Amino acid sequence: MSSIRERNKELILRAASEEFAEKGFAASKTSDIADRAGLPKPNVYYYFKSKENLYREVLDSIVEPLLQASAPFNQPGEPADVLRAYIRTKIRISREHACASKVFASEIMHGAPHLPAERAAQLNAQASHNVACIQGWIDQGLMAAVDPHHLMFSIWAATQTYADFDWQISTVTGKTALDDADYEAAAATITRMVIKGCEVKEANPVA
Amino acid sequence: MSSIRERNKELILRAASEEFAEKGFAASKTSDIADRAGLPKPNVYYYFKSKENLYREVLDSIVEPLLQASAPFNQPGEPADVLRAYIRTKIRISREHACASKVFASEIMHGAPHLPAERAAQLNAQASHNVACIQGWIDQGLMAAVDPHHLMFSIWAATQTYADFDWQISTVTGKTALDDADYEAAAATITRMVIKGCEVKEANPVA
DNA sequence: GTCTATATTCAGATAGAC
DNA sequence: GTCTATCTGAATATAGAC
Repeated sequence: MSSIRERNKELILRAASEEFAEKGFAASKTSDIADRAGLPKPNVYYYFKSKENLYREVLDSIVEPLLQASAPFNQPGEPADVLRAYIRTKIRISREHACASKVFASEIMHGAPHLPAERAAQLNAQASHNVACIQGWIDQGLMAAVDPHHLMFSIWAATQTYADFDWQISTVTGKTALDDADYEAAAATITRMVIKGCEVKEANPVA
Repeated sequence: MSSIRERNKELILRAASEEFAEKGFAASKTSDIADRAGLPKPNVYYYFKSKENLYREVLDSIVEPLLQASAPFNQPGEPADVLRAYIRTKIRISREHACASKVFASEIMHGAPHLPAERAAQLNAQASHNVACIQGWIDQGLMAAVDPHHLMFSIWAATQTYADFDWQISTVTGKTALDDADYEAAAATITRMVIKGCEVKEANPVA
């Protein structure tokens, strides 16, 4: 039975996500990760072989969710519905996977030195697809002729900022943590700017 | 004469900005900073006393520009003009101070452990002022009733993303560096989403 | 499978010659 | 003011007892 093994690996992974998110890769100590997981330090090496290996597993844990966030772009749908769903999903990910999300952001910010080329290629291919999709809508006259790359960069930035810069968000709003209503308001604000700002046509006008 | 001193300090500061931006504080080595500056390592300690001190100076070099970016909010003006100027200035800063900007982002992302409380307070006060300003416009019916905090978070995120996540931007666009036209397109896209998306009234409709 | 005690590496910092 | 040579501490990683 490997239930102890699985349980311990899970404990360490969770602790590592939190530690790497708070301090960054280089500033994190494996001893602190072990302490946080409530396990002795050698266990970290026993299960993950090295600090860098452990980091890569944390990093990898966010790639799949990030790719799945683009699901709305992979099935036919109204532009407005696709964009709304995309924004909501991105915000949900930045909330549910806050730590891994931050680790990913830090990794990208420093040039993605640990992100496997294959992973980078997958994410890039999906991004290109999304851009092409938006360009298609523009060509069909379904939305204003904005630059699809910059639109996507803005959506990424605005949705990820809640995980990446939570300290700033907390400081400015004066809240220690955002609640459901706050995330709802964030999604509504971003959605509004995208839909109205880019004049995305609605088949069944609601808003 | 201290011209040598000033020159060396400047060389080290520039090298440190680049190094910290690329690798982050913990992963940066003072020996690499010295090499990049073309000076021997002890000079770094001679002029800056410690690695952390040097880091703080780099961090501090971006705070003043960031505060000045809010200048449009500190003088009376049409909401649309203020927002347009603000977005352009934020983008300009993220371009002109790309390294320090990234160092600042990384610092904030990890909970601002090195940012002096006084600096944090200054930035926070300015942010609160901007939010109040936007709320005032909403109350006067000059723009739609969006959440001013979330609007500001989106503007921050969208404008800073060009410095912070330049690797991603380069990878997705396939360009090694963005040119004037790219930054112009970025500013136009973000401005459009803010002005149109939030239905900001124009005294002299142009767009 | 668990953990103490230790080896090894490496980077921050400095003493002291020039 | 400049830089070689070195100290020191800390963190990754492991050997080996239990």
